[in-house]
Amino acid sequence: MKLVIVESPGKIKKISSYLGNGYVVAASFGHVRDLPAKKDDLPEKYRSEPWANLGIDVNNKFRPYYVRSSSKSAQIQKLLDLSSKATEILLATDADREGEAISWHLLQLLKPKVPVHRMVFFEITQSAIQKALQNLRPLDLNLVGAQESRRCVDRLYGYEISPLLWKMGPRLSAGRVQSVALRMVAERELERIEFVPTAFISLDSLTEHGFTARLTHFQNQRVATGKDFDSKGKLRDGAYPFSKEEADGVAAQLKKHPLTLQKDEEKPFTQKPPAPFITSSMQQEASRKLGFSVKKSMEVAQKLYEAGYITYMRTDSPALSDEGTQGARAAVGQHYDAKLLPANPRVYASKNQNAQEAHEAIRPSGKVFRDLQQARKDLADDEYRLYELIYKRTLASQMIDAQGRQRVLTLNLDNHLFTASGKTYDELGFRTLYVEGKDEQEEEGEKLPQMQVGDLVKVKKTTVKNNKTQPPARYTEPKLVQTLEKAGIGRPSTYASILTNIETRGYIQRTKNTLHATWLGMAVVKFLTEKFPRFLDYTFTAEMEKQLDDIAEGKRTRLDYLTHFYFEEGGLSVELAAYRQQPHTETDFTPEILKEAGLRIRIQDGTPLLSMSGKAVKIPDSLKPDDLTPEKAQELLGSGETITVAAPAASAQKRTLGFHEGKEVVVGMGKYGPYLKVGEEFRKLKVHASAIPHLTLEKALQMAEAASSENSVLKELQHGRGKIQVRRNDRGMYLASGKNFAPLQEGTSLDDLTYQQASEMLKQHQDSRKKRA
DNA sequence: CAGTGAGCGAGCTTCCGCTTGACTT
Repeated sequence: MKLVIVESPGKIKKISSYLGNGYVVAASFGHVRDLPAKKDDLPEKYRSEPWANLGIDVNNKFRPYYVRSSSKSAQIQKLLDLSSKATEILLATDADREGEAISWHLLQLLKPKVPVHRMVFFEITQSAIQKALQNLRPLDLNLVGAQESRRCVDRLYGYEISPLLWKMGPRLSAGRVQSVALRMVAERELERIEFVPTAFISLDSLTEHGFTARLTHFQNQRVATGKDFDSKGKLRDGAYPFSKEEADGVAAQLKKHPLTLQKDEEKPFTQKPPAPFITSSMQQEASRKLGFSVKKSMEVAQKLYEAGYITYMRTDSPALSDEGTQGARAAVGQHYDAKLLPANPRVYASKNQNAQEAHEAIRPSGKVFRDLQQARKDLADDEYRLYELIYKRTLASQMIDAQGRQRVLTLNLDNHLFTASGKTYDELGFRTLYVEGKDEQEEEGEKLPQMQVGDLVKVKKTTVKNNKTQPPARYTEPKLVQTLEKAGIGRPSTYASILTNIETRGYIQRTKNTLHATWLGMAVVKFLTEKFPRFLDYTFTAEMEKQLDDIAEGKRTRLDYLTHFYFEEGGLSVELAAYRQQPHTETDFTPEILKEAGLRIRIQDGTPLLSMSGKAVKIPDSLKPDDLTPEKAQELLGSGETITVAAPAASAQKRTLGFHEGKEVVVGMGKYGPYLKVGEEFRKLKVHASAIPHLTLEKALQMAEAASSENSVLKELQHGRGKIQVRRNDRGMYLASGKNFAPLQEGTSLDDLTYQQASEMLKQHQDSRKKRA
């Protein structure tokens, strides 16, 4: 028996049918081993190692320690049983970096004594599977090395930077993907906060022919529209700030005089159909047309996949297999119109360099697509609607271009120019079936009549409108996914969980489908971009991918790249050390507009507080940062429940004061009193517990310095097993022996002091205390 | 005045990417 291992159990049935007798197909259910999530997941002998928390011994060639994924234990056991009976093992995990790594981990886990080969295919058809069987190869260890590098970068990045955020609030996190995704949302919110809206005027005329013409030039000067103002409300060069008075003047003129048609231009255009769906474009369209969230799209698609209706839904390749192309063309011919098919099939390739393309596009599965009537009968409503979208998109992708003409009319009155534009389709092509981004085929532009240049056009009604420039729109879920995808950040299997993650951490909130950053999210972004700019750069992942490609091609070693990433100049550990050297100042992320009003926002225990001259209130969760104007802030400060700013309420809690000579300085309350911890070293601190919250770094260091001159042992007197110390503290010199103490006159000559004398003094002191008691 | 002094000092949170069910509400 030959054992074939794939990732997804959904593939087992079909592959088995193509392989026939003598083969058993089983699934790994994804990755089977990973770095330990916490040190307790390691075998006991490693738990006290300095690298135990990271799971990577960075000083020993970045050696990773892998543990079995506990949730997969039943499946792993099954694979172990099967592999012990197998005569040969074929590792048929996905044909990408992660798939190669899964195969390698399986090999480490199963330790088979029989021959092992890697088997690769890009579609599940009889011919593709047979071809794969004839082209078996060994594991590509360079590709495995690239994956392991990626894993190490993510672990080191996430586990080294996240703890820095725990001063802001518990359980906060940073990561290569999530922090950049958050940065996008947070920066958009900040743009909106700092946006200065500006008023501008527009003028539209409804003509006797029923089309509307818009004023573009006033006395031959181009009228400013919303696009002519920058985010601060400044007018760009070349645009004319058209006023209400001028608009009313033009409107009055139009009541008396007609417009003259000055130009009638027509340009032909063609439109190509959109490419077949990949994960991100499917999410986008399911959101726009069906109102699905990213999560819901994936859940519904999973059901369609399991029901055998569609190909795999987590893909970054828009390419159709031969089977898919033929299926789409056949369906167009059968259910629509063979005239809509181009002579040659259309071929699609990913525009994204980081795409791994282990799967084909998302399309109806099989050689013969299940038609919509059949689907209607078999599927639940949501599933049908998504299937219909996928079906039409796939068919449209194989249809001919749409063709038409774009017409623009220019009309004139006294050098005031107006334009009206319209589109006419001569060939709808793929648009008969599918139009991207729209529910139905909408009219684009006006219906324009046939006219001659020089014709007069009467205006029936003129509308003067007061407009306001709009701040940049917030991201929607799929828009953020698409932006990430274009930047090569994240993978199809993770898009939905990226959103869930930054939401459950309280970094962003969603209302319907639009996303906005919370104050916590904005604070985290400000901190990270200020302290670790290189790691928050939008191109960081793309750069990493280049290096991973080099590793995969054998041009660079894993060790070389990780050393660069971690140890070399600008590397993570270097930047972390530099951060720890800095005077530990709190990052102020209060937007300028609020700061100018004397307001301050800070995060305390994960909660955003608004403060002004010592008074502070909690900012309600429901208030979007964009909506916190200085006026709203005053209202909150007036009404809200006042709380103490930076109140280290539990005075016994330890607190970082800052950094001294590269060592973290922490003040805390021990069982027997306050202490200062400088690096790993403890120092006694003589303050009342209530004073701890008010300690500054300088003051605490001074006090510790003073305390360290205390209690120095000046002399030790030994006699047999007895020992008496002469010590000094801030009150003076004293003798100490066990729990007995006695003061010593200042200026006593220590050189001459004998054990016997000291012992006598201690005894007398105890006697005199007893008497008094 | 009475009576210090030294000792002690928590451990946790976290990453990305690949797969499905097994859970609860």
